[in-house]
This record gives sequence, C-alpha cells and structure tokens, in this order.
Amino acid sequence: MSLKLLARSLGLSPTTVSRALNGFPEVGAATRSRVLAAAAEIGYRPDRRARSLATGRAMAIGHVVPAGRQDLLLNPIFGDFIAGAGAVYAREGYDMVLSVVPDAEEPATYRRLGTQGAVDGVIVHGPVARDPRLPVLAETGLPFVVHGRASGTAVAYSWVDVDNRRAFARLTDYLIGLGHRRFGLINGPEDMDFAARRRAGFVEALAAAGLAPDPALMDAGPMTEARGWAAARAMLRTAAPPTAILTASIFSAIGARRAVEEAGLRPGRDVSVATFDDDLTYLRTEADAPPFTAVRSSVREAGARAAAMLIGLIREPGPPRHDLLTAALVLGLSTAPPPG
Amino acid sequence: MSLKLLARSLGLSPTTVSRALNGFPEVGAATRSRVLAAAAEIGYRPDRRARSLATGRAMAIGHVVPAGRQDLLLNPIFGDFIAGAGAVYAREGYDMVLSVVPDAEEPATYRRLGTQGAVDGVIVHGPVARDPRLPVLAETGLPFVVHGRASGTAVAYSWVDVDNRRAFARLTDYLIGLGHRRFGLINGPEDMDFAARRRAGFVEALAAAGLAPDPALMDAGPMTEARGWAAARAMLRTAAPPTAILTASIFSAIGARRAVEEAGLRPGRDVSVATFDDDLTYLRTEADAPPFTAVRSSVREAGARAAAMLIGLIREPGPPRHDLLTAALVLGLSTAPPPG
DNA sequence: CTGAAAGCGCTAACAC
DNA sequence: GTGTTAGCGCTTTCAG
Repeated sequence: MSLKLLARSLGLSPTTVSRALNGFPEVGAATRSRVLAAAAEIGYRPDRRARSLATGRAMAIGHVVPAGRQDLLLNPIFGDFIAGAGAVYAREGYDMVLSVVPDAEEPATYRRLGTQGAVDGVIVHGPVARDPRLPVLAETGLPFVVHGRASGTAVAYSWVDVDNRRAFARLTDYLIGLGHRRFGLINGPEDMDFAARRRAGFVEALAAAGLAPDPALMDAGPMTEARGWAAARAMLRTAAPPTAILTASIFSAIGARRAVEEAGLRPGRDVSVATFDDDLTYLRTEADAPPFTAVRSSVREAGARAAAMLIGLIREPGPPRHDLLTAALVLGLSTAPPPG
Repeated sequence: MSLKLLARSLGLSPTTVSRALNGFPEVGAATRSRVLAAAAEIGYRPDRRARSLATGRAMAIGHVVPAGRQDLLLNPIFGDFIAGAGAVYAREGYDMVLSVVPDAEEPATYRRLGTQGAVDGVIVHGPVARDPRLPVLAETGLPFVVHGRASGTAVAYSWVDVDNRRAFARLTDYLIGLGHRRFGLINGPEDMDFAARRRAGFVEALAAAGLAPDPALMDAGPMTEARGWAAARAMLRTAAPPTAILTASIFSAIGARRAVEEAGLRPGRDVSVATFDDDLTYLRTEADAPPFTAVRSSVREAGARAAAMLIGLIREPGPPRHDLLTAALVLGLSTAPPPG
C-alpha cells in the first residue's frame, strides 16, 4: 500500500498525507487524525528506499568488518558491542548494515558505502596502529566513529574506547598488593591498539612499584586457549617463573591454567591466573555473586555510546568527539597471594 | 556522480550506459568499453536505493535479533554464523541488515521489513518450540530461512541446522566407551530447540547402552560459568555423583571444572568434564594440534549455507528446503576413563 | 491549510 | 544498437 493509494482512498493528495504522517504543522487537526487513523488501520509503512532517495538520508549505519580479521567477529566482544549499538539504532529509527568484506576490499567498501548512499555513517572496528582505513574514510566525508583508537594517525577522528591501559594497571596493582613480584603477561596481538595499551598499563604499574617487566615473561598473540597454554608453559619453564600470570582474554586464561596444572602446580594457589576480559556478560552476571566476581560489560556500553555519538555527528557535524570509558575490572579465574 | 551525468559526459543516453554497465547484450562492444572505462575512472557506483526502487529488489537480507534474548548476540556462535553468512552476501552482492529489536516488537519488525522493501529475505535466529515468529513471517510472504529448527509449528519453513542430537549422542557414546556409567548433563535452556535436541541425543545414547538418565543429574539453563558451577556442585553432592559431566558450552564447562576442583577432585581424572561447543574457532584452531582437540566450526558453515539457501529461495521461490549439517565433535577440557 | 508538479537515480517497456 | 518515455514511492518547492 503506497502513499498515493492511501491518499486516494482518503480523497486527499499525497502531499497532505505525507505531511500529516510526518508531523508537519500546517496540516489541519481533523485531516491529520483522519490520516493517522487510516494509516494505522491499513498498517501503512513508508518505503525506506523511496524516502531515502527523496530525503537524501539513508537512516542506516554501516559496520564494516574485515573478513580476514575473523577473530574480531568471533570474539564475543563484537556481539556485545553490536547489541549496545543496535539498541540505540532501534530507538532512533536507524538500520544497521553489516558488511563482511575481504581485507583488501575494505577501502573500496567504505567508498562504496559513501557513494551509494546506503548509509549515513560508519563505525570502524578493530583499529590497528596507523590504520589505513581512517584516511580513506576521512576522504569520503562520511561521518564515522572508531571503536577503539588508532595510534600514529594524522587523521582527526571520533572514537569511543574503554580505558584498557588503566584496566591493566589496576589489575597489576591488585596483584602487587597481594604480594606478587614476578609477573607473566599473556597479551593479545600488540599491533592492535587495545593490546598495546594493555601492555603499557601493565608495564606502567610495575614501574610505579619499582619493578621491571621480564621480557621472557611477556607474550603477545592471538587470544586463544592454545596460545595461552603455550605461553604459560614456556614461562613456567624459565629459571624464574612467575607467581602470577595476567591474561588478556578468558580463553588465554583457560590455556594458561591448563599449563599450570600440567606443570604440577595448582592454579589460584601456586600460580595466580588473572584475567581481564572486557566483556564477560555472556559468562557471568551481576547476580552471580560469590564465588564469582561480579562484572558488567563496558563493551556494550561502548557500543551504545558509539552509536549515539555517530548519530549526533550525522545530525550536526562538528569536530571529532571522544569518549573514554572506565573498564569493568574483572579478576578472572583465580588469584591469591603468592605461595610462601 | 549519477548515471545521468556519466551518460551526458559520454554523449550517450542513461539507458545505454545502464545497459552497458549491467552487461546487457544489445550494447555495442565499442560503446561498452568506452562506458566501462569512464565509469571506472570516475569511480561510478550506482545508488543502491534508486536501483532497488526501480528493480524491486533490495539486494539486502535481514537478520532480526531479539534484544531480550541477549545471550544470542553475546554468544560467539552468533558472530560465527554472521561471518559465514556475511562472506556469502559479500560475494553475491547482498547487504546484511541487522535489527536488534525488543522481543515484543519482533513481529512488527518482520512486517516492517517486508513492507518497506528494505530486504529481500530474512534469517531467523534462535528458534524456540512453537515459535510465534514463523507464522508472522510466513504471512508476509517474505522468503526466510531459520537457523535451527522450531518444533511444534504448523508452518512449513526452510532451515539450516547442525545435528545437535547426533553430536550429543556421539559425545555420550564416547564417554560410555571410556567406561563411564554415571553421567551428569549440564544443558542449555531446553525451551530452545537446540538444547532440547541435545538432551534427546544424550538420553538416546544412554538408552542404547541400556542406561537410564538420572533426573537429579540433569540441569538445563543459561550456559554460563555460574550455572555450570552451581549445577556441577549440586550433582557432586548427591549420593551417587557422576563420573563424567557433559556440558553444552565451554562456559558451563569452566564452571563445572571449578566445582569439581572445589569438591577436592581432579577434573579430567576423578571426574571427566566433556564439552560440546559447536563453535570454538575463536578458541582453538586446527593448527593447534595436541594437546588440543582439533575442531572446525560447523556454525560458520551453517551461516554460509543458510545465506546461500535464502538467496536461492529469493531467486527462485519454491518449496521449503532443509540442510542438516554434521556437527564438528568437540571433546572439551578433559576426559579420561572413570577412576577405579 | 491543501494540492500540483518536479525530482531523487535508476531500470524497463517500447519505439526507432 | 541506441534513445525516449514512464515510473518505482516518497518528499519538497511553489502556488493557491
């Protein structure tokens, strides 16, 4: 059922009906209610494409996910971010367009999105240092917000990020407070911005306590169980093994625990394994209470904020905006004072 | 840059340019190459909305995710499914439109999507028994494919599913083969189709071995660490505790292991904890090799197949299609013959 | 307060 | 082979 037909059935012009439906002031009260009633009854829904074509606004936001960086999609974080953003979009009447594209085509995709008028703005996921996507995006003129930050970029851009540096500094502080002095770090891939910041927080907290990080006890790589296992295993075989291991993901932590067990040690007793995982709502909830550390998801919140920021930017363009969230601190699997 | 302008700059009519670009046969070879060259040079991209409006095809697929059922989004499974589907969409020129909507508005959303011409088809996630969405969707006439199955529905629908029943039967068989006789089951929410089927596979395998399931050792609920912990704890305190526990998720398994440890038992020695998690690519990869069980993701494959099926259905409508994938069997954390 | 007309950018009958 | 015309469904000047 089109606007035209609706109008005809009411004996009105499409123009008037459009105005009534869109809340324009110049419509007569009686007419408006008549139109509204009729529209509701037949369940009239304006065609998004036609409206978009006429107004120039797509009422949609693009999320481009590099197909190669699959861990991004697979990572529960992504889903949580999307959930937060999606809720905002739904409220504001925006659609979310997800494109999974081969890495090489990412720039082309951004251009396409901008040119084709399919979206009004874009959210960038998984920034890396000197991210090549940002200049491309800036060039298109399409508003965009980055989830995370990309160091080493000349482009001024808007971002929403969780304070990873501070989170790891806090986690490290906590362990230092328990009495630990020798730490292992099993980090994510450090070419990715968040991982680099986590490392910085770790090193910084050590320095503040007059401790020096041991390069032999620092690993960076995919946040998988296998990697966590291998890294912890290697650390435990060094001459001076760590009494506490910080991991950047619940999966790394699982692997690390396994290595601890295999070494004949007790996780949470002989060796503490601490996890910071930004998003564990799928795993634990506030209600869980002891013996679980209650957490809330900062990532979902970040998704919501990024979406809101982007919509704001679309509505009234302006200088880049920034939003740094405090991470929910998660003390994972098991920690205790060092033995002895 | 619009088609019209492009045409004008070439001294051609928009029609001819359109035909040349879209590979229609009646265009002269010389003209075509001229058009193609010019289009490439200026980076011409047809406006999707305009094209969609003119052709009636949206070239987009909708995925509607109930906001309330957040575990769905949070679940890494979802991301993996999306990754598989997304790759197919990208190849076929489709966009993916994700809507996160409050549960109550889901039917309205389906209607909206159908009416507004925003999408050509829909993928339904997380079916439950007698799912109310299917009738609504069927009524709209919009092609759709369900990821999973919904028992107790009169509607004939297309689906792609992983054989959860068989997967759990196999996992149970495996443990029986190791010598176990008393099993605990920590299942997902059994109102959801996949969980119900998993339970069925478990019970079935026991029956085939002449064993009866013990209701006191069967839990169903959210697949979280906390739930896994609580369920396992309760089971281990019964008069006849299980020697092996099957869990429906890696998170449940983590919780269960913890409970085993807290009970003074060794996971993987005194009590086996077996996990079936359909999607663990984010956790493990084929390359991991021992000590990790190699897995591949059946969910990603399911996403790809569902997408392909839906596109097929859009291109040539027909009777419902079905696709049942064999699950990648995952033996999680640690299993061993029963003690003694 | 309401309507007629033009146009968003593209495709598709129907000529030529 | 190429162009003309109409139209997808909506919004938006511009008249009245």
